Amino acid sequence: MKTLTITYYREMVEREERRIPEASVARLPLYLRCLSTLIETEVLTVSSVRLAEMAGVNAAKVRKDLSYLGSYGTRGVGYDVDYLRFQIRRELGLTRDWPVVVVGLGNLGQALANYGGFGDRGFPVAALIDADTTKVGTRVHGHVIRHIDELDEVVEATSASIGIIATPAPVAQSVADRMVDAGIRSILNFAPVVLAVPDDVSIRKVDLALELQILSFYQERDDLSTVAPLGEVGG
Amino acid sequence: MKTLTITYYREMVEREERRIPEASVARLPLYLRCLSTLIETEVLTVSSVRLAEMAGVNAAKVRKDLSYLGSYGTRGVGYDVDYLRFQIRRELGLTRDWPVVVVGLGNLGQALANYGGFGDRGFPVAALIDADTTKVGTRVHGHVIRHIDELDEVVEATSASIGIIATPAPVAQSVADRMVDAGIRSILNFAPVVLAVPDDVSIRKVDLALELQILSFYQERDDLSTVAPLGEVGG
DNA sequence: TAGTGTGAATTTCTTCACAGCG
DNA sequence: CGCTGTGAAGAAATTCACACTA
Repeated sequence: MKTLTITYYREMVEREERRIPEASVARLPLYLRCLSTLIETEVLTVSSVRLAEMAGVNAAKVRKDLSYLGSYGTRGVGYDVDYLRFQIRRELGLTRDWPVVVVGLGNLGQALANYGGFGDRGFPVAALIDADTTKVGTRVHGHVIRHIDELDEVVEATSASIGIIATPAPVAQSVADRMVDAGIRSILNFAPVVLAVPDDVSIRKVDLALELQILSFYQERDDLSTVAPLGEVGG
Repeated sequence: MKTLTITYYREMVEREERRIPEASVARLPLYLRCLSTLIETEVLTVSSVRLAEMAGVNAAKVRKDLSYLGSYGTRGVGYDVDYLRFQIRRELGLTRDWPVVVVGLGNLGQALANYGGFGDRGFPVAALIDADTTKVGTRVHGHVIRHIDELDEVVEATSASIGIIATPAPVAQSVADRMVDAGIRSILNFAPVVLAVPDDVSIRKVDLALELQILSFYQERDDLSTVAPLGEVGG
């Protein structure tokens, strides 16, 4: 009884009224990109059907997703591109910058550091970090590589809240642990390992081999049905 | 009437009986990696609970996922690590190699080409391709960079069926079109654009900015609830 | 007895379909 | 009239819970 009451109360308090489903959150950045494209082409207004085409999804999904943000469309017209873009940016927390710390400057880490696309989009590289003392002190894309033991100070000094792990797999967990200790609350993990972190830390992973293996599954399946074709069923 | 009959027939023929849900397919590579880890540590048998811990998912989910492959576990014991690994590899089509063509050798493309992890896991780099004539002819990780106009011959000669797009966004769609024309059926896209391809071509995308923006959403949300804390509800 | 395999319940996500508004 | 916003239906994914068995 008591538990039920408490649970219900918490649900109300923790703005459960405005909780955006995870699947929708994951699509907001996609819409955002489409809106930016529209702005470049000086389109002022967009319908859910058009936006859906651009994003490669269903129009009903677009409307449902956007409805979680509020009623920002105009019936009979569509959405004001500029205004909608602002609202999505606000919802995603993109009205401020989120400095990023990159740990691990092998091939991938260096590529990430050199890739300008982050800074533009509100994720400036705050620091580069490696454990290899021969790399520490050298520069990549204008940033001096710092040693992993300096992680705490670096995070503190730069107010970084997002960490990118681009290390070899065997050290990724220990890097994650250090990041969490240093106060990082969001991690983007490129190492092919499952990281264990506290509940209040968000993790997203990018795993290239995993993606290729998924492609392999569907490719193989299609190959098999092509080699032994079904022919016309209704023939 | 006729339509219903045909539909039902096709469902039976196209091994609809054994269709593995997309969400499960996407987790198989994860289990595979865990099994490989277990093999390295010479563990012979694993329970769904243990595997779930390693993969960071629910144990019931592991059992359900694996049950789609068949009944490869032993009640009261668990799964034979080696055998299960083989079955997953077979299901994913990993008993053969899938040569990969990388198009676009900027920072990211070069990092991918230099990353050894692909070849090991059954995805050898078959060819590197770029449009920049100053790059064509140079070598990256032992491979000579070929020109995009040679894509058809290269795909034919190497039997590549998977293409990786690591080009700037503006040319990604035209590269995808060329890949499809050349016979590529699976594409891993790193460019931040939504690609349009025929239904029989599989696409997976990796979008760094998008991942960071998703992290930003949850970070912001948590920041807000920390700044204005709720306090103990049951207090 | 420990742990799989799986129907059934539950939750989450997607899509439909249409009332209602500009 | 055209298009949004949204209940309701439907589909997919997850989780529960337990019969069953090596």
